[in-house]
Amino acid sequence: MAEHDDHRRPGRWRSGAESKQRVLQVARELFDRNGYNGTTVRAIATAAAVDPAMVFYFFGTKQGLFSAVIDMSDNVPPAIESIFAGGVDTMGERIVRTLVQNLDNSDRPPLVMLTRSATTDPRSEALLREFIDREITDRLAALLDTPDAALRAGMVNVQILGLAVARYIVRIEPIASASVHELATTFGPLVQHCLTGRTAAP
Amino acid sequence: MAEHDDHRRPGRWRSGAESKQRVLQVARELFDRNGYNGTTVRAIATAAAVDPAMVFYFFGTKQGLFSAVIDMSDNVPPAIESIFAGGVDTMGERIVRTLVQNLDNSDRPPLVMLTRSATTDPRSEALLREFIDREITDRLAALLDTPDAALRAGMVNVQILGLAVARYIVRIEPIASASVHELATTFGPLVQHCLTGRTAAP
DNA sequence: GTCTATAATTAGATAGAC
DNA sequence: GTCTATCTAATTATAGAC
Repeated sequence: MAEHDDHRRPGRWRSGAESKQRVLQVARELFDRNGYNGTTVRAIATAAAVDPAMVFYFFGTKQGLFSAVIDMSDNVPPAIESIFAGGVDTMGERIVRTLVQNLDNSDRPPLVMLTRSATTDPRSEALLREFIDREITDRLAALLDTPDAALRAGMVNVQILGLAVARYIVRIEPIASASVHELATTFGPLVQHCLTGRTAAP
Repeated sequence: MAEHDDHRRPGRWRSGAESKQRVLQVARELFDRNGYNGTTVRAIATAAAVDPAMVFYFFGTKQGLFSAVIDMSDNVPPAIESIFAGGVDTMGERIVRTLVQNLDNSDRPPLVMLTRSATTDPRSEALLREFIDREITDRLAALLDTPDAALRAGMVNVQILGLAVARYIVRIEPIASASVHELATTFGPLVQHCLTGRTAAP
């Protein structure tokens, strides 16, 4: 027949790359809803209309799939950079606004997923801890050159984690339903105080 | 022999009630460390030096055991009461100190346990949300009679959850290794500011 | 009350045909 | 790349002896 070679359309997936994307998308949703241990490869495969064996073919192991799902390589950096872009004096509100805006708008934020999974999966816990240490604690500590910089960074981390858990995981009111503006005006100064305010002397 | 009837000592368990208590205690610890899905009945039984079948004999199902473990009807109230015992002006530090002290003595970690399980078990999530609403938000809002009382209570909840997650779940430094005193002096004023400080007007 | 034995189910992972 | 079939291991849970 004449169409024996028309399947080589450039720019279009010729093979299972499409299935792979479907698996990734479904996995993200299920991991987010049920955590790492609460999600089975089989459930992912079924929901993605793919054979379970394909998942292992694509990602090797369940952990490999999770890593691929959680990989926020080109998602978070811009947000982080925009936080560090301005001066320290207005950073408090910028942190809160950027954080909440990003988590509100993407419907399965890696940070929330990681936090969810960190409670049941040790690997996720380590992953989250390393991410926070590298992207927030270390950079903040470098920026503030006070002796208590590490403690101040820790206080900021508590604000970030508390906000994420309260708004997106446990969904406590009125934090869960507050607008970005409300959160920015209430928590902004609080975070700013963690960064540059006066702290108790030892 | 003469001791054929001395096993009927009043005031002492004559039977498996002791094992049952041991199972409960161990289960509390493991559920706390690994969450609901991450904890197996076998692991609990082994750690409690009891046969796995006994666990089912005592509690029927795994969920039954979990419910028995997280039933903190007469567990938390003393701590909560001691927080509300003093005046509002020193409540910030009292919240932090009581919280951290109680969670550090990991004998009774209901908040951390619930927070862990809340991510994978819907029942736990609802339980945690209701507990926080009832024991903290509502009582705080009643105590402060300002128009923004609910928001202030929410801010306090963020501090509590952030502190719990950072110190006990993700174990971020320097929060995880800080002493009770350090946390009380750094977060106490912060929480106090949430309670009685000046907030941004809408 | 306690244990052995085991049923019933489910998980992650692999081999190999097509 | 995709699927069938299967292995291995671990899980919750039950039946029944002692």
